[in-house]
Amino acid sequence: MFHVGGARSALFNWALALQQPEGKFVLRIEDTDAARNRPEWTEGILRALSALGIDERDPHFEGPYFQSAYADKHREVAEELYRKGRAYYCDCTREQIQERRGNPHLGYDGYCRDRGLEPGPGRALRFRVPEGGPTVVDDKIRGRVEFDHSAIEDFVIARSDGSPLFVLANVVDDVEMAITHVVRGEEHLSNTPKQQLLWEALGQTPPVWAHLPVIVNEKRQKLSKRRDKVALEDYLAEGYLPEAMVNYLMLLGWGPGDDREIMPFSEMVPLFRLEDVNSSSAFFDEKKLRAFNGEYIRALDTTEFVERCAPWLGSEKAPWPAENFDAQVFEAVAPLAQTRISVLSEIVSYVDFLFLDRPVEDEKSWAKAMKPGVGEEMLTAALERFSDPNLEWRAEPLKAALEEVAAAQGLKLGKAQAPVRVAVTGRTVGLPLFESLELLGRSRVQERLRAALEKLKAAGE
RNA sequence: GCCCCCAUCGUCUAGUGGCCUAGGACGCCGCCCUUUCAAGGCGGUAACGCGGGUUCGAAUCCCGUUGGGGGUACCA
Repeated sequence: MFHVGGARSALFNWALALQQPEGKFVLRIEDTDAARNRPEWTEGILRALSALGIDERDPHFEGPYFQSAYADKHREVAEELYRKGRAYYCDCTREQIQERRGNPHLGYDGYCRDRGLEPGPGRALRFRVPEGGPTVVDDKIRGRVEFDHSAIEDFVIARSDGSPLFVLANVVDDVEMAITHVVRGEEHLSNTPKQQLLWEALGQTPPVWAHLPVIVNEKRQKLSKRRDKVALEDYLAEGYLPEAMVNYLMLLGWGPGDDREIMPFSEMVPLFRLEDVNSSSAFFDEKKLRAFNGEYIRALDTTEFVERCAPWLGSEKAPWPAENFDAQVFEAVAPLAQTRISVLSEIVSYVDFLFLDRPVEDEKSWAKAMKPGVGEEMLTAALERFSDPNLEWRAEPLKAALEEVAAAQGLKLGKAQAPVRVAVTGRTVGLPLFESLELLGRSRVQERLRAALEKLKAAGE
């Protein structure tokens, strides 16, 4: 599962990397907590990134790296910090700390800071936060953020089993990989002074920091997979075009500076600046995403549109038997469908009547269109008129024919077409009727009109 | 509890001391087009949370407050 929030962060990083010829987007899997990582998940990440246009074969891409592979270096650095007196061993247990502090919110109190404990079993390594301060984090998005040292406890950098924690491992890897910019979610902002102190303790210049606003749900809470639809894959599976999603995500917290919204990623890249990213959280609005997606669908050329619909037309997902599907028929209606759907998965309900033996029977549509008496009269008259062997089976003559029938009933075409549409397609909503009739063919239309009439008669008894 | 961040129409945003009693888009409402539904065209509705201050002048700077979010683990 690839979170849309991560997708947004990745895109911002990718835009930055593309701005320089030597710019690199570094993918590092931070897997020091083995229980939370699986190799298959990496493949999923790469696939999702690829869907966004972040291709691991691109020269601007580096990785994937696995943090666990650099464990020796992490330990080495931990030892170095200890030797230099920048870290010390601590044997406090969580329970002891809480007991001393009398409040679970209050963290470590510095108890072991000057006890001079030697390394040994059951002892974690803590970073010795320097006196003085404050530590100033210059964030590209938020500006200058100060953290008083009194609020930064001597934090653990290596567990009692010797394995280093993220807070240290991340810094060591960033130093080794010569990372210049750290662009990540704002949940890391509070960790940043700790990491900056580590950078400095290692004698290195910290990177450019940029903490992106969180993406929130309608309650303005951070998007969470437990309560929200967060998986990029789910959106793509539903028929959101990757390029629409990319466009939409890029504008969550950033804008090009003018009023344009629909624009390709390639045009955004030269305009993108971290300084222009908003610091406030942004709501992931699926309605607006749909509107973007609709724009992108309509902008496809017909051939491309047909190709993009293919996954929904195949035998696995489609409600009709495979042998019923006629690619030529679909191509004929594709342009008509293209302006009517906002998400590719919707294509099925617009064209299913063409490939099913029997149209679906949408109850609401039937109730709406088949008014007592009128529906039956219309269908009877239409069936009769459509049975005329001299009637040319093309949209234009069919329209004219139905107009005649309507006029004879004292109706406008708008009212008259509803019963016919529902009889033939199963729904009140759909593609232009006469083109549909043309493609279905005379005998199938007649058959469906008859079936609908029978259904109405049966219901009337 | 403590620490940190954030606050322009319902939503995403433009705005960075005067051109803004605030622009665009989505949504919503209406009209046109019209074979349904769409698409398209035109119009409408709708915001600077609140209170101080600085200034000739503040959405824009400062302070407070209210509300929202993140962090607070020998998680990442």
